[in-house]
Amino acid sequence: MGLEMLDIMREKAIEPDSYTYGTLISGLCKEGRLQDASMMLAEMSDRGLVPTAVTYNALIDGCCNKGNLDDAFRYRDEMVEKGIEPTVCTYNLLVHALFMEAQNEEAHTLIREMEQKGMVPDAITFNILINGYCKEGNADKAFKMLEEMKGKGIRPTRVTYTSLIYGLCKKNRLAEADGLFKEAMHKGLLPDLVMYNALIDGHCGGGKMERAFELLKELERKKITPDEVTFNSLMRGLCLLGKVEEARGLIDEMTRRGIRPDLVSYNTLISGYSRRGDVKDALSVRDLMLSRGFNPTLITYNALIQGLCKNGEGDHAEQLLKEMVSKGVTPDDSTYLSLIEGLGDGKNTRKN
DNA sequence: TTAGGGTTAG
Repeated sequence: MGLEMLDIMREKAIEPDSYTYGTLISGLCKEGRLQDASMMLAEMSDRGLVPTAVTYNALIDGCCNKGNLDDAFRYRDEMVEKGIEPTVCTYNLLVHALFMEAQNEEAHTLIREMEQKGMVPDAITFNILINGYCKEGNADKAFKMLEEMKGKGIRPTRVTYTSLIYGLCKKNRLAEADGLFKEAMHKGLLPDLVMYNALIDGHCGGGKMERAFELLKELERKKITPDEVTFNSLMRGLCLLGKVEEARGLIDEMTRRGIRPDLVSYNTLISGYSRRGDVKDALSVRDLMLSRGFNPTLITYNALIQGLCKNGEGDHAEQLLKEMVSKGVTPDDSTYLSLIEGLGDGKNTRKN
């Protein structure tokens, strides 16, 4: 769309300015068309137009979203070379991307670089850091950052609370998570679906299904519509308790409500059955997912192979290994670990 | 009418 606009401008001999280019580049980045965005950046440079930090940030964001951190950092270097100072947003994008790729050390290094430059972190910087700490299982450090954030006069947002709730849940500190949820509401932050999902998932992971379903009712009372993430968590919780049939029933419940079960839904069920040793049922869900247009993934195959190996059906597991490879799904360590255990001597004599 | 943060499957 944007590119046609540029052609029209050219025909009418209207010279696009830096802002126009920036808008177009940003749009292309959002669509994931980084090659086109890069060409447009070159074109604007040829015309003697200087991109702004915002334009570079859009490009960096686009690269990060594709998991291409090398290019993201290249753009950062390029802007520095051109004398365009990276902004807090630039750092936020890069730090966030590093955490997403589990490159936590590098993320923390970048934060230090930011501090050394005298840049002032904002609420989003803190949220990224807090979430990073929560993801690495360091809830206490996350709460230290919360204090630091408050000390700098930056108000925690709903996102801050969601990350902290998630971090506490990850550590099975469910009562504290509930307390924090109340605290957020008390501070006038209205909970949204993501916040509820984080809390529900926590309770599901801890086997507290009664509380999880209570939260489902609560969010519906507030006219919030649950989504596939909500139901996938509930299904996982039930599966962990061995209640896989009940979990499977939620697939119908979702459909009834107009929520489309996704890949995660099916993989959750397959794992549930496999964990219980019911590989036949697991395979039936595999067929179901296929019939609904979802291709089995590495997670699907790993669950099935693990289930088969546990049942001593190593031959069938090997068959699935061949199948996954032929379908272009690359096995990983856990695939082979299952197979080694399953094919060993068939008696599982290994002790931990 | 240019840019950034939170939730689900082994």
